[in-house]
Amino acid sequence: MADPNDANFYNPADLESRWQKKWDEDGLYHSDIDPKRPKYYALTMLPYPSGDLHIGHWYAMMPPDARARYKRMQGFNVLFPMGFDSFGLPAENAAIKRNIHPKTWTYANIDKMRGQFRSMGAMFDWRREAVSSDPEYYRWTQWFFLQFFKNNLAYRKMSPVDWCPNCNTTLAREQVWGDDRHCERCNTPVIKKNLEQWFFRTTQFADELLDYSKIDWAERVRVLETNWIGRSEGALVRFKTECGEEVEVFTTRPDTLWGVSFMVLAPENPLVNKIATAEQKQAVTEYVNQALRQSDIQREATDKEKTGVFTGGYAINPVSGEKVPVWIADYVLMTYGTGAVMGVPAHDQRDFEFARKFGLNIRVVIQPEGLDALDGKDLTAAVPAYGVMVNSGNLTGTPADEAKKAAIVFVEKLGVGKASTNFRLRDWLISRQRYWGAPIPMVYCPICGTVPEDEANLPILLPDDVEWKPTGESPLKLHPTWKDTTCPQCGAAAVRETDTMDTFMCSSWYHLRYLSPHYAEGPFDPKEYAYWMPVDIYTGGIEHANMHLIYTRFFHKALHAIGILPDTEPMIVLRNQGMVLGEDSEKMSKSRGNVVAPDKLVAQYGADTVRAYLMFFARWEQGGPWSSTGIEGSARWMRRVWSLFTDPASGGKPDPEMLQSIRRKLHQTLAGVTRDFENLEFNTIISALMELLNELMRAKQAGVAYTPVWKEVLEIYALMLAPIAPHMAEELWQRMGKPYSIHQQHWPVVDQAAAADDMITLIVQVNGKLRDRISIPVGTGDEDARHIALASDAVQKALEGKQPRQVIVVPGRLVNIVA
RNA sequence: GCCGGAGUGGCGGAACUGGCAGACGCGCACGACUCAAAAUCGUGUACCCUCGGGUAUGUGGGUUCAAUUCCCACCUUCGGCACCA
Repeated sequence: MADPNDANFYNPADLESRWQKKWDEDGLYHSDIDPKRPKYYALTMLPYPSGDLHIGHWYAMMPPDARARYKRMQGFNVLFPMGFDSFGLPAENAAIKRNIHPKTWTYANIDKMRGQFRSMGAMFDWRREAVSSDPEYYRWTQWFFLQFFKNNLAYRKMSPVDWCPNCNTTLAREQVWGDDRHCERCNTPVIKKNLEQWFFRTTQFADELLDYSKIDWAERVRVLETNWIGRSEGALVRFKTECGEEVEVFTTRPDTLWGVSFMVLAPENPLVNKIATAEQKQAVTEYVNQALRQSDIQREATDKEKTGVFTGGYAINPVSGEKVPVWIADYVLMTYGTGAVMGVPAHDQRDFEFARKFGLNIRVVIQPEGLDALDGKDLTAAVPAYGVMVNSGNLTGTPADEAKKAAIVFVEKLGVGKASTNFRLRDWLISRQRYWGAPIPMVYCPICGTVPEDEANLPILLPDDVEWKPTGESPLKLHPTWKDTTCPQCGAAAVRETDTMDTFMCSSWYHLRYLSPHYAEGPFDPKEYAYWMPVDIYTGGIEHANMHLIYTRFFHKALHAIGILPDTEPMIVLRNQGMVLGEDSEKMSKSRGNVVAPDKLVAQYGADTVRAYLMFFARWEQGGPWSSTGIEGSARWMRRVWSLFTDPASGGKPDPEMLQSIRRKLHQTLAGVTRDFENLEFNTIISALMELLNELMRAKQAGVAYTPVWKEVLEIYALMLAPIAPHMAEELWQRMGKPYSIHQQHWPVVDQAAAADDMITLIVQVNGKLRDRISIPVGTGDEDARHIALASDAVQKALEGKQPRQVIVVPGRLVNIVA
């Protein structure tokens, strides 16, 4: 039986490469505008061209490929493109290590990966490939930058920014991770530097980014992003100081305003110098210097004891007229709110610790319901709960549910404050001091100042001849001539911006470039946009929740505001796959030695088996550990499917009841597989097909194979297999004498009548415990079911002569007898 | 500390709307085929048991005729945020 020369032997290596070649030649997976068919844009996150596809890429791409194929069979005109996010640091690091040009390294990797992609049997339309480091691509990345600049959505400012000392570049706030504040790429803890950098006004769209009402995005992503954006509602309140300067604070608890017993400024706050008195100046300066020397990690450690210094100055509480001391302390951050807070020690734990440490007054102004009357002197911790206002002037007695609003109305009436909303989200820092990225198309002119490059001059090409050793300065700055240019406005000698753009800029709009990757009149062809956009389903890793996924939505919202895009959302549905772990249930890594290499698996089992196993082994959105014995099960299934179609069947008399039951199982399975494909529940698709196969294998030995039903069975089985194992399905389809290609066939339609059960198993319980199962016809009435159940011997025995007190009948399912 | 997810056999995992817990697969055991092995096929496989049954979905409560599913508290674990006013 296992003779490789036998035409009936399953030989994936042979048939997979054969069909891949044919599909390629025939352009089977080309997607072109077709107004007669509904479109479906299925998008999977594009990879960085590291040079090797790992099993994680397969997991991210193959189940979505199967679903895209299924959608196509359903009659949709499906666009399922692929490309490369090919700018970025690893190319430079490889160049430094091996002395290869980053461009050479990148494009060699892309070539290799295209070949690997082909071996997957995916339906990518390669004519639509987009490569972000191609000048015809980054020309438009630069063009988008200019649109942002011209519409005041890009700006340059000097500020303390996160710097990765290993990558030698600044990072966006989103790229700094964890409690040690490390670089997302290389895990090195970042440091702060004061630098002039380019930013995008992402914060301007914070509220819009929080609105998910028009899109169906995975809940966990929405939660992560909502936390990240960090909206809080409150009020801005201005306090006058004795020196004449005003200090504005943001508070979420305006109801506690009468409890202010001090104020605190961030050490970096420019007001510090003005408010500090001569006697305190030295102490203040010392504290500020010490705070600036500390790293963020030291400074922001929450378990650290509070420190601070009195400025000598006083502020006036605008609601009570009371004089309160102004302090500086490093627990107040310059980067959030106004860089100053009002100290309400009775109702804020941080303020409480500060007040206790420095002997400041603690006054209770909120009395939560159900607690004994509070007294500041006795408190051991702050009481943040809401409650009735006390000791609060004419607002005393205001109940909890009105207190906040009433306080805001009050400060508005006094003209010292207003309602306000604050976000944790920061503007997106996009400058990078590295070579392998799109140059920022700006020019610094001694006469005109900061000037955007002419759109006609795009792309501003990256020079090939650079020294890319990392110095902390952009390699473009060190190039002898590249930065020299003339001012686009006045023609004077000027210099270019030498930083390049964050690669997240490139990936914020690649889904638009796929529409028309060689279009020269704009970033995308509007005709293609009108037909294909928005993306119907977007899939990828969840690690991008607070980076790429926020940025790409920002792009759409900003470009919509400018009038370039008609939509405010790029992707309607978002789903995220889990991670394939090593066999030891740990994250795969070279150092652990638990890495699974897909190329080897394809050589050993064929792509179809790898695809099937990736769909089967875990819930796709959850992921799980790889199993090298587990994949044997999928390989076995493939071989059994093969033999179902190709091995001779035994004869015999077909039993009509069996034929009916086979058709029922077939159409029930089809209904389940269809539903599961819609819901991306890939693992149960495979198990349903395995279950059906098991039944078919038995039927085949019972004479069913020589009936018309068997033809229907094989046809539908092959069609259901087509999205999962495209090569084998095509081969079997051909051997059945069906017209090429199976991938152009329509998804089979469920025969509801055939799928309907005629008998059901009635579950009979006594006091909730299973006592009997009785087969009864579908449609048996509740009364009949009740009688049948009560007549059961097992029930009578379990009742032990007791009378049923209650009988619950769930139609078509179950009878529960309570005695 | 705050926010969110997850805890089901030896293992990966099923269970659509509160209604048969453990589908499907791996592993294991036994059997068939074989000189033998591999492959393949078949049978069995949660736990306990006095063979009547009994107990089981992280733990403890609750709601219900009925809970893996709903509610409350807790434990473990994973992820995110964290002196964000």
